[in-house]
Amino acid sequence: MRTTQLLMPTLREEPSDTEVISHKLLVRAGMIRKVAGGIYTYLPLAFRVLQKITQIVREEMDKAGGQEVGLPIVQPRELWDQSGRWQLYGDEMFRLKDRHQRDFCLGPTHEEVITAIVNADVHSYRDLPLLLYQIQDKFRDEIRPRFGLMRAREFIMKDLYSFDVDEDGLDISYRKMYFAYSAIFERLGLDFRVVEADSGAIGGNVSHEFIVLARSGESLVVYCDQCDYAANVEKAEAVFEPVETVTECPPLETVYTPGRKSVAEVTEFLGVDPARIIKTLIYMVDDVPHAILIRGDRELNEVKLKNYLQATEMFMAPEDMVKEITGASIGSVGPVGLKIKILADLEIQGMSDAFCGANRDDYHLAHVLPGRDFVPDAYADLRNVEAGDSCPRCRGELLATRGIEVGHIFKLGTKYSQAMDAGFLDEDGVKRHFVMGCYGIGISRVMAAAIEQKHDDDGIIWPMAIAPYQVIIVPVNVGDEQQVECAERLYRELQEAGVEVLYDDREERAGVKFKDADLIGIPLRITIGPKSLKQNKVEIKKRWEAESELVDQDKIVDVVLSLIGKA
RNA sequence: CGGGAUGUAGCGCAGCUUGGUAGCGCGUCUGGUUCGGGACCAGAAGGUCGCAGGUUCAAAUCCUGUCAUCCCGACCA
Repeated sequence: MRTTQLLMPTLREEPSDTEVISHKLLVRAGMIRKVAGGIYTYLPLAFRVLQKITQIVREEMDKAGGQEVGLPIVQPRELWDQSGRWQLYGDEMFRLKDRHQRDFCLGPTHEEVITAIVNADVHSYRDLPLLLYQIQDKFRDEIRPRFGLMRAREFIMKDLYSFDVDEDGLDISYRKMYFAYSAIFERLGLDFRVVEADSGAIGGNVSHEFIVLARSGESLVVYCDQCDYAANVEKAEAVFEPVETVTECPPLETVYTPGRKSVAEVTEFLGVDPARIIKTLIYMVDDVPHAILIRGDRELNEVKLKNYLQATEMFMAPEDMVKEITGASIGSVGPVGLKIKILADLEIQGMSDAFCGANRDDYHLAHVLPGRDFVPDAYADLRNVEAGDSCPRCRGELLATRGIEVGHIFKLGTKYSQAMDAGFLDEDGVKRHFVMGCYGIGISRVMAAAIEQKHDDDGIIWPMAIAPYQVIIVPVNVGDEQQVECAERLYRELQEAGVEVLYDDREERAGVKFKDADLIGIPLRITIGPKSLKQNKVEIKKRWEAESELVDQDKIVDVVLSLIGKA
């Protein structure tokens, strides 16, 4: 491709309305343009990257026994009523009506359609297992679309659904996908980690996330330095290591703490360690107030709390509600004498001679002993794991890192097949429900994640496997016939050798072309200039290295082929 | 949905406090000189100042409403 013919509107200046680096660079590199909030046009360079990612995903899905299908984006309400999710999905589902006022939605996911299809046309255990996938646009009316393609409302996703006769079958399908996903991210050339995950609203019990490591990532994951345990902090189990029980704890005492509310203020005022504070949070859980206790230096994990209580709706009580329930302001609340449900993190049971709010403004209690001064209704693992904690598997040390969730695999079981009464006849002629799994990869998010992970001050550094073009040829001066002649010849030879090559034939100064080449992140750059040309050589520069090297003109094709792994 | 900010030429911005017929840089077009990391000179095109009301002799500027975008909080591939 010649750059004079390519729609590649690069920008010198940073767009003002972008925050994250991938968004900035996608816009600056002339790859995407915004059409509306969270909705983007993919320009040619971006489209090629997406095609490459798609192709790798497709190949690995096919290799694992998947069959590609096309599913509708616009879906009728009836389908979603069958699973009950027309009600449950909430505002994130983009709903619309047709001319007859019938309800439809833009598919945020495709469990319902696929289950209906399979139920209609698959009747026997002989037809199972079945792995069906699609790579298409999905639409979620995000509360707040942000970060460009990282959290768009319209996005490209691959999802595969597995249908098996039983749990053993599901295990096999799940494992296939686990390995296929690992192969995909390996091929994409990205640093990633597989972590145990919370399965959230989609349901099911076993779930893994594929995380592309990047400092800017929204997901926090922990992993063990000794074994292969790795988990999203939402899911990561906290290990409770009991300390020897303290038998001596002086009786309760009320202390005056004027105006001290936060843990930081109270500990500073009293001169004690935050780990000796019992932090009390009031939550409304399905309209029932709960007091949640957690050590002062820890963070509550709302996902764990929600799962433990099997809550559907849950939120932190606002100031006035807290006052009504406890008689005190936020920051002066404590479990002693509290008449509502009390749920305590595991660590609370190991505490003694602790401090907590007195349920009276400006006062705290000292010498608090759980079990003596109050008895929680239950102890549970409710806190966020932190770097330095013990590994729940092997007691090694947990390390933390940030990343971007690009893939998520779930065992669904019979959640949807039961709801929609979708099943097959087994060997004995008995009707049974499909045992399902679902496996997603955010294709457009992968593109953004790759940039988040691989860029420098000059622009994108595409991994070879997903670069829009593998090589860019830059003649320093298109006014020089020799250079043009050489560039044209190499352009032809590389194309004939099957290399994806971009030829910058614009009448621009060298600096402009170098800047653009770096910005759009082409892995290899061949520079044709007067100095090297005199020696019958050209320069080749790897985007990820600072120095370039001289190569004989008649060897350049072989050198390129070996660098892109084709030789 | 709550809190904050911003809408002026394709992009980045100034002008608004103190109303008076819209400006800068980059990009674009023409001609010329240049040519190895975002050149220089000369000329040119391009804007109903987000939209709708209002105040005023006069509104980008003041007032009201509205829409959009971005950031921070509750959701997720």
